[in-house]
Amino acid sequence: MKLEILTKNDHQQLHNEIIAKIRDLINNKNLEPGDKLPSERMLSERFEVSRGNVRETIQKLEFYGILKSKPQSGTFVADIGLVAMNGMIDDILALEDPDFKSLVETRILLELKTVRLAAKRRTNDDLEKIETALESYKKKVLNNEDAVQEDLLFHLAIAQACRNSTINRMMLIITPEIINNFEKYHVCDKNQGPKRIKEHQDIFNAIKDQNTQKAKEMMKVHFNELYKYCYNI
Amino acid sequence: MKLEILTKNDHQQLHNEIIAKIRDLINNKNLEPGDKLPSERMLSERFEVSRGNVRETIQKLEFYGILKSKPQSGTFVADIGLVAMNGMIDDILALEDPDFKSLVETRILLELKTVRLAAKRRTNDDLEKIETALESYKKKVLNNEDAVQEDLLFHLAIAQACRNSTINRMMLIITPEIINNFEKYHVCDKNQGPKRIKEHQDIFNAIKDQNTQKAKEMMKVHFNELYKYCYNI
DNA sequence: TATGAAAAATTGGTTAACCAGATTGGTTTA
DNA sequence: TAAACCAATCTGGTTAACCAATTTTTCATA
Repeated sequence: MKLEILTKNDHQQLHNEIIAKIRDLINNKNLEPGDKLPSERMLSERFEVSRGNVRETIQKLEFYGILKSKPQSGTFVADIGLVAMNGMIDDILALEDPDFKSLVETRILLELKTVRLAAKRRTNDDLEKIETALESYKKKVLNNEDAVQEDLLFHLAIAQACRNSTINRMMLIITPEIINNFEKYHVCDKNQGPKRIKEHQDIFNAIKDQNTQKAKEMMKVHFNELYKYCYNI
Repeated sequence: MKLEILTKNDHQQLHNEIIAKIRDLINNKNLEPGDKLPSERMLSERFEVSRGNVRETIQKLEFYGILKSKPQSGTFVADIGLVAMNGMIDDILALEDPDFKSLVETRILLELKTVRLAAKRRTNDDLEKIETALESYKKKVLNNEDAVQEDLLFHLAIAQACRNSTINRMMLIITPEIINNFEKYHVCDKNQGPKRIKEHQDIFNAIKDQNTQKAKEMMKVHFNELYKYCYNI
C-alpha cells in the first residue's frame, strides 16, 4: 500500500468522505440507534483507507456525539435517532472554516455575556485574578510595550469568573484563532493606550461593584471600534 | 513496557499532566515563540509515557493554537507569546466538564443570537429548509409521536441560516450534550404539543418576515420553561 | 579557509503487529 | 431441556517498526 503524507486540508476532506460513507452505510443497512457498526478493520477495507483514518473519523463523530466506541466490543450508533443523526452529519459536512467576521461576531456575543455573568457571580478570588491581569496590562501599556497578550489574559480572566464551563471552553477555542487573525489584519492600533486602559478599568470597576448592566455597557464601548472595523470591512 | 487500557477520564488526566510538563519544559528551558520543542520520542522518554500519548497531547495543544507541528521537522511553540501561553494552558487545565446548567445557559445565549441573525440574513433557500423542518416537526407532534429529533433539527436549520460558521460550529458541539442531558433529566414534557407547535410557528413567521426583534422575543418565549427549569433546579 | 555536495542522523507521519478484554457458539452437565 | 462453562474468535486500544522529508554533519574540493 502506498504511503502518502496529507496536509490538514486533505485530512479534513478525507474525513468528510469517510463520514459520508459511514452515514450511507447506516442508512443502507437500516442500522438503528444502539446497533453496532462493522469493525474498524472491515470499514478500512471496504472504504479502501487506512484503519488509522477510520479511527480518526470515528473519534470526530464521537466528539459530536453521533457514535460511541466501547473498548474490545465495537462502535455503536448513539441514541439520538436516525433523523437527527442525518441532519447533524449534513451540518458537519457543510461546516465551513471560520472567517474573521464570524469569529469577531461570536467573540462579542460571548464576552457581552461573560462580563455580565462575571459581575453577578465573581468570587473575591476571581476579582483578584482579574485585577492582577489588569495591572500587568496597565504596566505594559504605560511602558509603551506591546500588550496584546496581557489584554487577552484580562478577557480570559473575566471568562473564568463567569462560572460557565461551556462558555469558557468556547472562549478558549476561538481565542487563538482571534489572535492569528488580529496579527494577520493588524487590527490592534497601538496609539490608544490610555483610552484602552480606561476601558479596561471601567469594566473591572463594574465587575467589582457587581453592576451587571454597567459591565455590559463598558464592554460594549470597549468593543465599539472592533465592531465597526468588522462590519465596515 | 506494561500495557494499560485507560478510560476517557484517565486519558484526560494523563493529557493534563503532560500538558503541565510541556508548559514547565517551555518555561524552564526559556523557549521563545517559534522555538522547537524536543522531539516526540524525547518527550515520551522524559515523561515516561508512550509516544502516542505525547502525540495526542500535542494535537490537543495544536487545537488550542499553542503548538504547531511541522512534518519531518519538529513541533514549535506558536507565536502567541509566553505570557498568553501560560495563561491559556492554566485555563485549559482548569476546564471542568460541562454541567447541564452551563449547557442550557449557553444554548439560550447562542440561539437568541442565531434567530436574530437568521431573521436578518436568511436566504429563500434557508427559509425553505427551516419550513421543511417545521413541517416534519408538526406532523410528528400531531400524530402524537416523539418529536425530539425534529425539534432539534428545526433549531439547527435556524443556526445554519444565521450565516456564522463559528456559532454554527458551537451549536453542533453542544447539541449532543444537550440531547444526552435532556434524556437523562427527562426535561421534555410531551403534553404540550399544540403550544410547542405554535411557538415554533411564531419563530418561523418572524424569520420569514425578517422581523429580528419579534424573532428574538418568540425564541425567548419558547425557552421560557427551560430557563425556569434550569434556574430553579 | 570557504564552499558545496553528499551522507548520516533526526523528525513527524504512517502502517502493521500485538494485546487483553468482550463476545459468541458449541459442548457439557445438572 | 436449560443452564453453565469453556475455548475460539473478534474487538478497539496500544505499541513498535517503518517511511520519507528535512536538517545537520562531514568531508572533499576550489
